[in-house]
Amino acid sequence: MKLVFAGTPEFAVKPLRALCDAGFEIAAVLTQPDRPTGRRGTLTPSPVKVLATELGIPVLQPEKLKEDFSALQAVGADGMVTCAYGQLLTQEVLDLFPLGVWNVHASLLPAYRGAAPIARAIMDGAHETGVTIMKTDIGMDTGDIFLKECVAIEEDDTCGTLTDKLSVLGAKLIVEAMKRVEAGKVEFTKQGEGFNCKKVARTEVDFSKSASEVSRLIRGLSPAPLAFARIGELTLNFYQAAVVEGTDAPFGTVLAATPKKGLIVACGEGAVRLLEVQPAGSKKMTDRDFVNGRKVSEGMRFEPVL
RNA sequence: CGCGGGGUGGAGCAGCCAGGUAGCUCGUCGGGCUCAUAACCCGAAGGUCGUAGGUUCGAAUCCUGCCCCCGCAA
Repeated sequence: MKLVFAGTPEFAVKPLRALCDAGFEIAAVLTQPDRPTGRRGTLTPSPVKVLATELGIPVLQPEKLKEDFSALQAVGADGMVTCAYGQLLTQEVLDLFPLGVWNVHASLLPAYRGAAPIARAIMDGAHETGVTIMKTDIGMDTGDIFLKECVAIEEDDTCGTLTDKLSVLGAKLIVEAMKRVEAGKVEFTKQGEGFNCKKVARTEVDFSKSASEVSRLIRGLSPAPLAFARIGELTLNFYQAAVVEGTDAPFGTVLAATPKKGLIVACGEGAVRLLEVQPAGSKKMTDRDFVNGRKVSEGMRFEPVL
C-alpha cells in the first residue's frame, strides 16, 4: 500500500514517523509551504517537512492544493493520511485515492472540530480529550469515525504537554487504522451533533475571572501563542499556572512575590500561582527566579490596558 | 534598513547616566540552633563583568566594531 502523508505542525511528526517505522510506504509528504518566521523573517520549513527531508521522502508544498494537485496526483498513491495539514481538501483531491483519505484529529469527535482542539479543550476546562481517526470528507472534520481513544487532561497540562501525549496516541492509532484499512477491516460510526472550535490568539489575562479560568487560559495558550499581562512597565508572558488559595484582596493584586512562595496573584475568585513567566526581552524562567530579581513585590497590581 | 529589551560567580538582578577595591537575593558547601525542618543564625567557595580594539594614571562603567539571546510586530 502506497501512502501520502499530509501534515504540518509538531503534532503530525510522531504519526508520520510511526507510519514509516511500521513499514508503510510513504511515497510523498504534503505540507504547508515554508513560512517566514522570527525576527529576521527567515523562511522556515514545517516540522513535518523537516522529518520528511530527514527520511528522504519527497515533499510537496503547494500554496493552494485545490488549484494545484497535479503533483499529488502524479504520486499515484493508494491512500492518504492527513494530520493537521492546514488546508481543506476538495472532492477532486479525495477522489485521487482508491483506499480513501484518513484523518488524525486531536479531539474526541464530534467535539472540537477544526482549528485548535487541544487548546480549546484545556481552556474550556474539559477533563478529558483524545484522538479520533476518521474518514476524511468534504466537511471540517465531519467524516465517519473509525477509531477513537481518550486521554485525561491533568491540572498541569499545557497545550504543549497535551499535544505531546495526543501526538503519541495519534501515532499509535493511525498505524492501527492503516493496518486495518490494508486488511479491509473497517467499520464506521456516524458523527453526531458536534461543534467547531476557532483558532486561538495571544490573549491578555483577565484576573477578574476565576482562578480556574485564568489557569486554563494560560495553560491552553502555552507554549504558543501565550497569555500575557502587564504590571507596571513590564509585560509578562505566562507558560504555566496553578490554582492556589486566595484572599479577599481585589483581583490582579500580587499576594506573594518571594523566592519561597513564588508569584501569586489574586483572581476574581481564588488566586493563581504563575509558575513560569517570561518578561518581555528575557528568557522564560520560573516565578521564583523572576521574583528574585525584585521587579514586582507584594501589593502591586496587574492592570488591564484601558 | 519594521519597533524594542538584554548579555555581570550555578540562577534572577543591581551597579553604567556623573570612570577609582564587584554588590543583593536565591542556590551550593560547611558549621550552629532545634524533637525536627523546605524555618532561623553564622561562615565559605564561586566572576578574565559577551567579545575585539580605542580613550584614560585607572574601564563593568565612556567611544567603535563584532558575536549571541529575547519580547512585540509581520
